[in-house]
Amino acid sequence: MHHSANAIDFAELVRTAGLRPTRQRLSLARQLFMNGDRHVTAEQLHSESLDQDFSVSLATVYNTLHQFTTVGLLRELVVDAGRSYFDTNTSAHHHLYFEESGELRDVPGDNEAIENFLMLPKGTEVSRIDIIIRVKNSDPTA
Amino acid sequence: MHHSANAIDFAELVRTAGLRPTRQRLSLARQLFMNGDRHVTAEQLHSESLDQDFSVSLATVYNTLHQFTTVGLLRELVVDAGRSYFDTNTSAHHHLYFEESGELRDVPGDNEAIENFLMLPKGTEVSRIDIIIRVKNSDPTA
DNA sequence: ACTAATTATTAGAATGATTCTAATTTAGCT
DNA sequence: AGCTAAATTAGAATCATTCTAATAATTAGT
Repeated sequence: MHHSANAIDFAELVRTAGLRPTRQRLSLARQLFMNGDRHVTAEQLHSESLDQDFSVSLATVYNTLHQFTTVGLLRELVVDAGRSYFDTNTSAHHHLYFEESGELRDVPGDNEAIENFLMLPKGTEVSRIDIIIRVKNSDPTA
Repeated sequence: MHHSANAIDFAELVRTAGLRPTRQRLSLARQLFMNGDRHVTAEQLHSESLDQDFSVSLATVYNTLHQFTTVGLLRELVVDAGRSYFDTNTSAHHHLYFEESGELRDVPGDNEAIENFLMLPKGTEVSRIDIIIRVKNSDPTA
């Protein structure tokens, strides 16, 4: 079932990012980008790797997540003080954070226009806009 | 020059929040609310206190910031993974974060309407919306 | 005021995420 | 194969924050 044909060439992906396609980076890239959008923490990705009998050090997971972020393959999100999430969807979009479950999800639909309503001081060069909508409870499965 | 007449009654403020007006809380409240809007970290507030020869423990600074946040006197903001800022302006507004200097500033003007453009899933009960615009360099004194 | 009961403050230890360090291994080239 | 630069690693170090359990201050009742 997972011998899908939509082969992403991870070696190519990593090399294009200017990084050597090492065993660790390839494996992490596969985990991150194989199955659509994800929001992961370093710890999550690390333990997921170990579960799949692929041993990587936590330091390498951090290094790789930051490198991928720097080259634009990932986007870093700060939700709580204390931990970072990495989002495989790097396009302009916003986030819904379920405070109780800790789940992070994209806001569906086209919300890019929001940014046009912001009245910013002249001369500001925006590097990134983060919109996080914190949701009390609600049904995260809905 | 600091014998100003716009006396905020800090004891009253703290008591109204359901907290005992202790020496520490009064002093911290004064620092926070005496001179208009502020964005501070716990460490900042702590060292500022010590500079003014008012000794408080860091634990108390944290306790107080969280208590004030809980009762709605402050709003907590997460900008980097790693540290929290506390904003004395609790009304709906957004933030400009100067990545290089680490300065945090309110977005001027009326930007409340932005929230109306968000298309949220039905049934979501929003507890808070944080919009943080990260600015590359620009002149933070402008 | 005095006392008791509750609530705050404190120093320092503990935690948890992240980063650093210095040593070892691997990738890419000739 | 052999060389060099880059990557990985385990574990130590760091930093903000929270916890702990002991001491001190505040309040309410008398």
